[in-house]
Amino acid sequence: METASKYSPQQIENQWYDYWMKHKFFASTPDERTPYTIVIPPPNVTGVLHMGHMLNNTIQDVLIRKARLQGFNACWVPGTDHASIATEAKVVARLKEQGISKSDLSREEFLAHAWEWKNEYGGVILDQLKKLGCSCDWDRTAFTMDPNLSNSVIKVFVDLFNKGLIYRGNRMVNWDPEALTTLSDEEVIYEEKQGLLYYISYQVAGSDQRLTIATTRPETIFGDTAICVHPEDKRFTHLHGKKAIVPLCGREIPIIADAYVDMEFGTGCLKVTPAHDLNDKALGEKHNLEVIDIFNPNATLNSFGMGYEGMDRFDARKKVSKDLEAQNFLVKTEQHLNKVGTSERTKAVIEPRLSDQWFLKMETLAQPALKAVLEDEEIKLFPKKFENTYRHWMENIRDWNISRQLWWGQQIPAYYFGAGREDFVVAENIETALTLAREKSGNSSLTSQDLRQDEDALDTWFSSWLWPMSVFNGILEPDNEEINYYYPTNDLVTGPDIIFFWVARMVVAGYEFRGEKPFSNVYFTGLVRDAQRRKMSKSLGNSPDALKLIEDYGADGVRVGLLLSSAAGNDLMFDEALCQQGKNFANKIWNGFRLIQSWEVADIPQPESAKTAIEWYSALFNKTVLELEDHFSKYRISDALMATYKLLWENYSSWLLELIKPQYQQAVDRTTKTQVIALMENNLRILHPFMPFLSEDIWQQIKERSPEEALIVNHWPEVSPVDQSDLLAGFEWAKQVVSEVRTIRKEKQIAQKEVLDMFVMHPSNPLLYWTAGIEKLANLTPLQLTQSPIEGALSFRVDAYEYFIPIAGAIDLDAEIAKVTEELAYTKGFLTSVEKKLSNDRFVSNAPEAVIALEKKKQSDAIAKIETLEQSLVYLRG
RNA sequence: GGGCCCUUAGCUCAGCUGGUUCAGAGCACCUGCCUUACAAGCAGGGGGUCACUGGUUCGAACCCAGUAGGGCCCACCA
Repeated sequence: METASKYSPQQIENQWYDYWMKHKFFASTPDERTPYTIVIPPPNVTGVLHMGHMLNNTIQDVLIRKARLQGFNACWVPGTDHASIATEAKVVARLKEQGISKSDLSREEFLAHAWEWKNEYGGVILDQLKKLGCSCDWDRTAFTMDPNLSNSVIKVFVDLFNKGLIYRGNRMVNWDPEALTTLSDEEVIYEEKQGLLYYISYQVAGSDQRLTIATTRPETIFGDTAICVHPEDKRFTHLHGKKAIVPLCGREIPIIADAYVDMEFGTGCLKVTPAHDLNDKALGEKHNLEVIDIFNPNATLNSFGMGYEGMDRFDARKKVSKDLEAQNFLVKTEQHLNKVGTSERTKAVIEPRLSDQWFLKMETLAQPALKAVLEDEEIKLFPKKFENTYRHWMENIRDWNISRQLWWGQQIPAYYFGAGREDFVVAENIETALTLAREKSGNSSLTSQDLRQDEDALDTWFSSWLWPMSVFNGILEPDNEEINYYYPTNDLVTGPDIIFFWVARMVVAGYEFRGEKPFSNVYFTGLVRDAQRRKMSKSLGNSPDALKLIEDYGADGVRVGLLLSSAAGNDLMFDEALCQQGKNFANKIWNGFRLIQSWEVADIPQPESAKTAIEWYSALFNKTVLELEDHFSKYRISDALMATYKLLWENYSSWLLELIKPQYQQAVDRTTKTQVIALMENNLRILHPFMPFLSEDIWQQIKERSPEEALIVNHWPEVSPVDQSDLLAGFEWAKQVVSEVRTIRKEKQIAQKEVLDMFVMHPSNPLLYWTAGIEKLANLTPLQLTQSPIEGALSFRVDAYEYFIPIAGAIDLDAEIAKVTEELAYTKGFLTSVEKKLSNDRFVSNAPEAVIALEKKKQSDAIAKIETLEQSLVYLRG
């Protein structure tokens, strides 16, 4: 059957993915083998595949496929994350399109819409991962709001509450006025923004005196409840204990003194707005100030904003500033650069807001997690530099705000039974809650109707921090077979941007709920950027369509393209040209197979050149597999791929196949064909993690295979422990000889098909290696020995060997002399430097023996070469 | 403001404990080839003051100090 000369991935990829699925090769169940487990970083259920996912999941698939070949029970658990803020925002937007407002719906109605949305659109991303070739155990696909996973979250909440680690507090939180929810500190991004610093004059009550404060937020004057000065600031001593009148609203507020104020900044007078600034809140508590919250949840002014009620905070700022100016309260404005917190999800400017929230105490929980990474090396981070980041966060950890003012997520299992601040209980279900509430209130006539569950949902990360356990139901049934078998997982592959959100918290949860790490290694990928180093983003439109890329270059091509330049932790400059390189590589392998497949076999003896070539390649393959192991053990996936790439392209295709190729239209001997197919099969084994489709396809074309014999479940090549470095070095030397002949052909414009004679001369020990191969590749008549230089011949040298190719009229004597003279001068200089080193006592006494031996070898080689060159020169000069 | 990291060829990066024969790779580039596996290819070639300045050492891309430039993380200065 004719095989196409171009590899076309499109039809092949779907075919093999279906085949693997049909035979359940991705599925894993506990057995006697050692497990190798990866849990996917669950993408947002609303997500679509982008380049970051492609990179991340390609790496996971490489690891899982390699582990599978190595005989581990490989289990890659896929799934999605309910992503409360992002998903709720999408559902709200969709309802809005339908003319429905969230506020018109009950919680149940809204959740019904959300589930409908999830079932319709959610998980598209998982189907996209299949196109990439990801060999996840799809039967295990989990969702962070699946019943078991949600119940795990509730159980953990109750458990932590009962341990006294969860508390409810009125705290200044990061409020997202767009999403109408709280954000954790980690979800706030500070951006430098050029703004104005407003100088506003306040009248001192009962006098003509005035004082001037500087603020970036004039609209918050309605919430002012004090003016603060530094107690040692001489300029303002006379104001201590007096009152000031807030412009526009005319309220009197105390003037207090506190060392918190920076005398250098602004005017040295600070307006204090306890409801809208974290520091002001602290000041307020210290000085017993009134707290006036002037905003509605959507950051419009409320009734405290008087005439500005209903106005957005930024509009109010302009209006207030204008009005202050009109009434001569505004002294001046100055340009001022300040950092503004914005929401990671909605980009809205965060409003510090006081509210009741649930918090998890982190300090003691963090201790085992810190120790596991930094002291015990139970968990290793790749690259290691992230350990510093991890340590810094863990050592300065703050309590985690785990409540969100959203419906989509696990509802906080706190039940209120009265109006008092402490009138609540926490329980896994309402029945237990009722019992507890009756006890706590002393009122045995309470019914479930009297209980009101907290409206808020838990932070999404409060469910995903359990992911490596909850996907195996290890929280609800801590002793089940699956969790005992698969946990702790092996590798986690994720981005450094979620080291705090997710990685660190999973470690915390692992030790707290299971007394064991969640994974052994964490591999941080870099960010995918475009060729101009810009972050890929939807708004820039510089992110290529992932599925289109797969269509154009094949999944294998894209995988190779992504991996080629992604050293761990380094950002990846994505360039489509890399996918083209991947596609070209696939085609190269394809044609390499096409060649051997086309050979007719005959019962003829194996040529010497083929025999030695196969021995050499086997040795090189062996060595490469060892290198691959080393790269993989350090998570240098890119280097592992490059080693495979060079082995297959440069050595297998360009050297081995050329050496064993039969003459045109002639048959190959049986031994060679059998051996090269075995070598090809080995190639496919190491290629498979990177290019699963192509490798499986060729594997199956080599011969008919039963499903159990599929490449995906075959085995990793075994490595011989025999040292074959002499064999490899010998071949490298032969390659040099061949290259030199090719260079001469090119310089002298001698066609490859023209057969040449060649002589070899060595001053002492003319041993000939690899002659058959050299003769074949350089297209030579049998190599001849000579004791003295050949007249009128072109020459070149490799080590102490000198080669002569007699070509009538081709030689330019002066040029030859110049060439040899130059080579001689260089070699002499080199020898001098080596000898200088060797005659240096301090070098000889300090350097390790191996280094000295090496220098001695350099010395003797150089001496031999100089001898050859000098002899040659004498001859050339006649 | 605090902490961490980086600077090696046109580009993207290796370079491990300081020690091979002018410092490596891939891509790009230049030259010659439509040679019967592959032009998505073959063969050959050019290209680097290892950011800069000093120091330690028999020996420095690598260790130390400083300088310049770039990046990341953390932090409540109105």
